[in-house]
Amino acid sequence: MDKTYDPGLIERKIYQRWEQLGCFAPEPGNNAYSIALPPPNVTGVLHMGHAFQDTIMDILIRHQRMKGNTTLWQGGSDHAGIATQMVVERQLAAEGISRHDLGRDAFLEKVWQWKEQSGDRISQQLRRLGASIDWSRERFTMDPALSRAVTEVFVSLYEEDLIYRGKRLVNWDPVLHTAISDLEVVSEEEDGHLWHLRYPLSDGSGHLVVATTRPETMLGDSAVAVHPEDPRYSGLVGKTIQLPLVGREIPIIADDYVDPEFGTGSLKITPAHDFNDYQVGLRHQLPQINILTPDACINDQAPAQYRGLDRFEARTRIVQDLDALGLLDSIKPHKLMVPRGDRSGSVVEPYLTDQWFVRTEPLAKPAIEAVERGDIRFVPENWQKTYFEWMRNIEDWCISRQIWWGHRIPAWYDDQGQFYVGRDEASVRATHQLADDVPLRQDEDVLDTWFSSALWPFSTLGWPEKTPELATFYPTSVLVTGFDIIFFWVARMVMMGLKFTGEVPFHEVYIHGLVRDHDGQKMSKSKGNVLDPLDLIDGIELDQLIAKRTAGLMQPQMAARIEQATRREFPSGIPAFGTDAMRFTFAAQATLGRDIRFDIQRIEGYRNFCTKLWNAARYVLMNTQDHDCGQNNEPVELGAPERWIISRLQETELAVDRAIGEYRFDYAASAIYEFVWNHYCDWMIELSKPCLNSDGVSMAAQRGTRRTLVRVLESILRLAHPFIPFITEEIWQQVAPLAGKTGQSISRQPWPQADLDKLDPAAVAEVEWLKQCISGIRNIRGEMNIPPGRPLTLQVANTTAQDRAWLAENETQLKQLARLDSIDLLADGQTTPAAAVALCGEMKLLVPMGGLIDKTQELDRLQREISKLENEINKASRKLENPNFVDRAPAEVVTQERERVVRFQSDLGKLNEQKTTIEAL
RNA sequence: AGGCGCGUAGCUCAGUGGUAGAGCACUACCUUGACAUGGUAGUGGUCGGCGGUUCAAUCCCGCCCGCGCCUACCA
Repeated sequence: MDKTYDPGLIERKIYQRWEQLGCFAPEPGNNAYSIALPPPNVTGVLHMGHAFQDTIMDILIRHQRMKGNTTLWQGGSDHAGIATQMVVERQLAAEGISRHDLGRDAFLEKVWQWKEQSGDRISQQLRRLGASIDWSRERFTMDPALSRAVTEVFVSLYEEDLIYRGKRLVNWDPVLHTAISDLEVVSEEEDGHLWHLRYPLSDGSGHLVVATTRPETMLGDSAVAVHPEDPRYSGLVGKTIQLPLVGREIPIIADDYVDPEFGTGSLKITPAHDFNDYQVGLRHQLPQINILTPDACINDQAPAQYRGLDRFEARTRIVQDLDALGLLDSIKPHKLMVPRGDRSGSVVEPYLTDQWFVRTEPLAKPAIEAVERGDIRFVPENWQKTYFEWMRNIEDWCISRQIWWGHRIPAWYDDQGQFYVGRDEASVRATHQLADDVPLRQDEDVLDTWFSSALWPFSTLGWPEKTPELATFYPTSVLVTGFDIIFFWVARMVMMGLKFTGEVPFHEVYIHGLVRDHDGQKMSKSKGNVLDPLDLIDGIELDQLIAKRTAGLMQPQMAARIEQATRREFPSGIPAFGTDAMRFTFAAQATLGRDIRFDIQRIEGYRNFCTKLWNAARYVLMNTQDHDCGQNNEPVELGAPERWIISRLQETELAVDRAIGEYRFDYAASAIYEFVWNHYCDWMIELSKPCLNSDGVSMAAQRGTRRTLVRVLESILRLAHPFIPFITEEIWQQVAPLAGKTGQSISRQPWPQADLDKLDPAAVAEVEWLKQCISGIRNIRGEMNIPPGRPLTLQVANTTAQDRAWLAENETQLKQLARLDSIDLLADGQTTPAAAVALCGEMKLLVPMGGLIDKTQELDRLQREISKLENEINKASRKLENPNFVDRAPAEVVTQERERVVRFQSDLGKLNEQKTTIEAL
């Protein structure tokens, strides 16, 4: 092995080999386990959220695969209707071409070309993460088979009256010229104004003042509403208003939707341009007057002077004109929620159009029940509240989009505007007995991308065909996703899965937190605080990082600030940490919280952990290659350290397995970290040195040590493989033969199973005793500033038979690890010299002061220990003096407390004795 | 407005009705043959505040303070 661990050198070649060997395809096994990858957007690039989420899925998948289950990680991507269309349109725009210049078919041709060239970028990036996706089964939502599933679902839902077409108010994106669903609208508070307008009564008896944040919509007003019980307006209901600028006569109506407390208590009603007014309009049979074009310009329904004006320009003009007429009462600053399209960023208009909708309520009911029944379990459980909250207040889902890229709606229109829904034109003609010469044209619109994504868990497995894959892998085992798309996706998959397969799409939903930057801020391009997972893996120079973060900003003036912040946070760029270090960091940070603050120091720590593992492996190989390690079952003798580390390994295996089962990847990561660093490296390797380097140790004992070093290391590699797949594979290739293992890849090796028979309390007690002795002596050395290299003489007093046996057994280890030149056993009653003392049970470990140790320093140290003990004794005694505690606390707690006092007092006595001796010097 | 969550060491975060933990940072010493991306030892916390329940509260309950997120509407 190379002297230094260099992840860049090993990772790519290992992944290629895994793929060549077909390590990720499901193999026959005990049980089926499957995960459907939440399909990344085909235009997407890998971000920290993906990296985190995919690490978790890969841990689960590799764990199950090693357990010998038939394991499938189904991958692929979605076609991202609007996003992809925008990408290609932007490319065309650079050539001065619009999609309309090309026409629909030629444009779609271009989109497919783009997809072939650039659409697999994210799949390539996923490989860098080590994601063990079965690429041979990669799917795309626009694949013919998946498109067929979409058609099938659409037609079935339509036939059951769960899809309908109608003129409804929808969220309209005037830049993209399409409807979008509620979930694609992002509302944020912005500064605006509240205009108070005077609306004259038709009978000339005065006016009503209405308040509005959008004065331009007055062109479409069809009533003014007041609260039915509002005494200020009781006489006015039934009268009419002469609508200014327009001249239309509109009624004053009473509706309890109006809040009398707000504004003036009278409200203009614009049914075609406001969701609430729309409802009011329906209740009162008001006309719906659409005054906007699809571009959100004023249309021909409005008076001539406003036609063609942009909505915001119209607003200014209308306010001016009203003011000129003396009808502007006041303007007040006002904060309001402004809805914007999540793709275009433009202000969304409520807009009256013909659209297709899914009737969600009948689908939501079984989806709610599935979670109530426990057929689907959320982890952490609390997220089911969010799910219920949304499902119980669900609105119909607008699924049509006025774009070209996507699944075209399978509906055909004749010249009379009558439409027919069917699987294709031929079947429509057949079903409805339409002759071949009746002209039919297909609906121009396509479906919301999420419509096809909602089918993902079963469409990728071949549905509607009854494939063996579907039978084996559906329902999938778990869905791993962020809480931000519970509504978008989780809820819709459950509805569709239940409806079309009769089964839930997954049994568990693991909801993870969102990766944020070091300050807890959401990572975003506009803030300039994004980290690219590949930059953490490969490293990046500061200048390049700044260039990346400041390129193509929507607000170029932010560049300077972003550069400054980047220079502050990464003064020398980002070093290459490698994939494994990043994955281990994600695992360690995968707690149940909602935010994951990504800290560069954390990944640095785990890179060091990988280095530690690397170096430990080098030590083991140096001491075992070309040595007898008992591969052929030659007789071995296992000492306490060997039996101790094997015992600890079983505990660790149990802990890691349980933690993964509970989705506590943080626990699993720390169990591995602790075992490798604090047990294996700090003690096992150190304790092996005296055995392997001393003369006079039996062959069987040395063989036992070597065999243990190798076998435990090999187990560590398998245990850690799901978390850090590359480094474990690289090392395993060398270590496996020494451990008598064969196989092409660690990824197909059996998962380490704890063997409870190998738990060894006696060995644990002995080694813990040994560690306590060594630590006690090291503590004296450290506190007394005795150079580490200086050998010490140790005297041991007050020993039990057990102590003496263990002293004899571990003399070499003790001497070497504590750097002792001799150990003198003092007989009972023999006077102890002035010495620094450490306690190990009843036994006293004494380092004679002779010239080495400063009297006051040692007295200080003793006093600190004594104070600590006295403090504990006080606390515990006070408890025990309280009759309520003794009577009412559980007996074992009381006993424990008594034992603590006894132990502390014994220690205290010894320390005080020592103090007296030293003071007397 | 409703819902959810958070506040524990300098930082990032675990945690439990009964002795407060980890990593990083910090201090001192150390280039000993796996590893200075390291070793050894050490410093550091009225667990946001106030009450309540309890023999016992960082943990359970209530209120308050501070912070965050989500959903839905106020023209």
